[in-house]
Amino acid sequence: MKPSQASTELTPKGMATRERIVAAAAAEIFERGVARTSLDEVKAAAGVSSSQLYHYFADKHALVLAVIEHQTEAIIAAQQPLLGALDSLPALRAWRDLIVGIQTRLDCRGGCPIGSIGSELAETDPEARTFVLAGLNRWQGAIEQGLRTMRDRGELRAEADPEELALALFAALQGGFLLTQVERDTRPLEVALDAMLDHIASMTATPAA
Amino acid sequence: MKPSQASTELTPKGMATRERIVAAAAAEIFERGVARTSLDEVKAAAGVSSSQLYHYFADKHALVLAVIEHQTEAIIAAQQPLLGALDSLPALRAWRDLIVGIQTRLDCRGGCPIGSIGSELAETDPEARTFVLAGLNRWQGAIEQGLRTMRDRGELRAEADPEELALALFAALQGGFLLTQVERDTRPLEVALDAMLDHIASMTATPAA
DNA sequence: ATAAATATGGATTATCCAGTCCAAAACAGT
DNA sequence: ACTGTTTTGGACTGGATAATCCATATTTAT
Repeated sequence: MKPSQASTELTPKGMATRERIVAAAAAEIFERGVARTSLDEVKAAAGVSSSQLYHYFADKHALVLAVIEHQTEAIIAAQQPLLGALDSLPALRAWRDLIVGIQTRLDCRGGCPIGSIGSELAETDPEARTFVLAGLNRWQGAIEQGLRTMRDRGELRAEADPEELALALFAALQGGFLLTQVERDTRPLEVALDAMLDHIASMTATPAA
Repeated sequence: MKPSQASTELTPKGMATRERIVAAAAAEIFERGVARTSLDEVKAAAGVSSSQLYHYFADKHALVLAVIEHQTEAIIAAQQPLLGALDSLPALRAWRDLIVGIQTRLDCRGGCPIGSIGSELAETDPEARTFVLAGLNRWQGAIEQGLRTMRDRGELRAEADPEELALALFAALQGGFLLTQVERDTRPLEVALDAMLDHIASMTATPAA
């Protein structure tokens, strides 16, 4: 009766249908944005009817929230196992290459799957803003965790603040996504990440450069 | 007869009306995005009728292009005279403070006036993407110009690439805008810019740090 | 097997909104 | 003043689309 809940009161079949809807909506939103994604398109892509869509989601807004969560999980999963152990300069460089590779494969399209949604909805949908923030924080937190490990190990100087460095690196990532999307070239992403990684490298105990 | 042209064949009165429409649309788009901005709202805010709007713009798309140009000019103008002479570390730091101050005054709302539009339209409106790219490049070019002057003066080491540094700094700026908008806190913008400025400072001939 | 809950089909509605149309008014040049 | 151009008013249309509704099928539990 309460369709907004995610897991309970759903048979396996129902859960599968729900997932199909979310996945279809996520794909559509990724390449067209929230406002330009019509529920008719989502229904067609997922192969469901109106009543199914509204059985699992109260309205478009609720579906968008589910999409944000879905994309957050997808991002975290796509970057494992690297993202779980960003605790050395080589690991950070490898992670950089992974992200650049993904964007290359996407032809620089779409930008950040949740950042784009955040940008579109931040001023008009407070709840969506909160969900995007939670997703971004999980991502950023993984980076911070790695840097913290580096510092605890003595690879980063004691004065280096893992939280600040992670935030700065993450901002460079997001800006790189945007510029890469608008320019249709991965270079902004590469240059931004490299610059921030160099900055982090300069704070290592035994500077490589 | 050709309403897409900007300046010619318009009486002063006509130009004023056109500007009123663009300004109203720009304000609305800044805080709601393109798709969520209805032309009815624009008409009401500008105090014009349908025939006026369509007299000066072929369609919504054409109006959006004019808004992108308008916002580009506004950004450049708002950052003068600092933006025109970013040729020293103190100047760069002052510029950082100016931008952070602007976002503070805006309560962290809206993000980058053209970057947000780019994010929303990059995949669905190629022409808008091009216009946004042109605007971003003008902005980024001003930064690059300052860094180039620094290098020519010997304040930056010869190996430092002004174009790369400007691109990296600009990406940090855009990412900072986005995170600041989603978090409703200027800290991401501050941290991202400071980190990139520190990185630039580390490439000066006589390192201050 | 039967009843209750869950899942699905698809037509329908009510609203919003981009864009059109037919004028009329204001203005410019002569 | 006269004529053509520019500017303006505002009703109207066609289409898209989020959301509703009622009926039917399928599954689950006892």
